[in-house]
Amino acid sequence: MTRDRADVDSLLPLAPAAFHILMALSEEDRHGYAILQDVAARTHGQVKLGPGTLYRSIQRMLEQGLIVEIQERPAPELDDERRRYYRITPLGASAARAEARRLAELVKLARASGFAPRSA
Amino acid sequence: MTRDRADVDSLLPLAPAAFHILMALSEEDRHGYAILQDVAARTHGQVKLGPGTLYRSIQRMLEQGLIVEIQERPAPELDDERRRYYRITPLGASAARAEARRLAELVKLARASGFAPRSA
DNA sequence: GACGTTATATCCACTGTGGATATAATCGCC
DNA sequence: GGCGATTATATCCACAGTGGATATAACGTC
Repeated sequence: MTRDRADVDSLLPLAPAAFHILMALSEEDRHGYAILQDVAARTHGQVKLGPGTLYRSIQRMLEQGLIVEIQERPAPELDDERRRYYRITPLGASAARAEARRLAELVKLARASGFAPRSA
Repeated sequence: MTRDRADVDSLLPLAPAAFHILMALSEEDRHGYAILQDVAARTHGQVKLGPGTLYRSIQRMLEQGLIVEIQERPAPELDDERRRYYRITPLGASAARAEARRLAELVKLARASGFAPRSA
C-alpha cells in the first residue's frame, strides 16, 4: 500500500493480457494453463489468450516483478509435475489497481462523449 | 441505431488511438492536428498521440468507414488550406459505444477482483 | 496402447504505436 | 519585410504485444 502511483505509472498502460493474468491470480495461485481457462471463464469466453501470448506474457511479467514463480505445490495426488505455479506480487497488485483506475478514467471520458450511459 | 452489436463486434477491441479519435470527433468535426490537441486536453496531457499514430489511424479508420473526410470548411478567414476535416460516421459511433461497453465490462471484472472500488 | 486433453514453450506474421524525419504554410513579433 | 515558432500533413523505421501454428511430452481413460 506504500508508494502506489509514483513508480507504477511507468508500467502503464498494462498489456491487456497482463491485466487479465493479474486478475486470474488475484484470488489464488495458478499455473499457466489454469490461467488460460480462468480468463476464458471470467470473460464468458470473450477473451481467449493464445499460448504464445500467455507464456511470453508470463516471462515478461516475471522480469518486471509483477508475478513470481512459487515452489509450493498441492498434494502430490492433485498435482502435475509439468505445471509451473505463479503468484501475484504486491507490485503486480499495484499495477493492476493503477490499470483499473486508468480504464475507469477512460470509461468516464466515454460517458462525457455520450458513448456510455451514466451508470452501468 | 439499427443493428448495433452484431457487425460492430468484429471491430473490437478498438485500437486505443482510434477510440480517442472517435471521442475527439464526438462533438464536432475536426482536422488531424486539432484531434491531437483535443485528445491531449481531454486526458489532461496523459495521452499524446504521435503523428505517425494519428495519420495512420485516420487512414485505417477511413477505410473501415468509422470516419469520413468532409468538404465543408469554415469561413475562409478562419480556415487553413492545409487542413483536412473529418467527421464521425454512424458506424464510428456504434463502434465507440461498443468499445465503451467492453471497457466498462473490464472495469467490472477489475472490481470483482478487488482492483477497483465499487463506484468510482 | 491409442487418443484427446493438459501443459509448457518457441516461432512467424501481423497490427498498432512512438519517435524521427521531411516538407511546407501560417502566425506573431520585432 | 523577414525570421523563427507553431501549425499541419505525411512517411519511415524500430519495437511491443498478439494470435496462430508448430513442437514436445505427460496425463487420463477407455
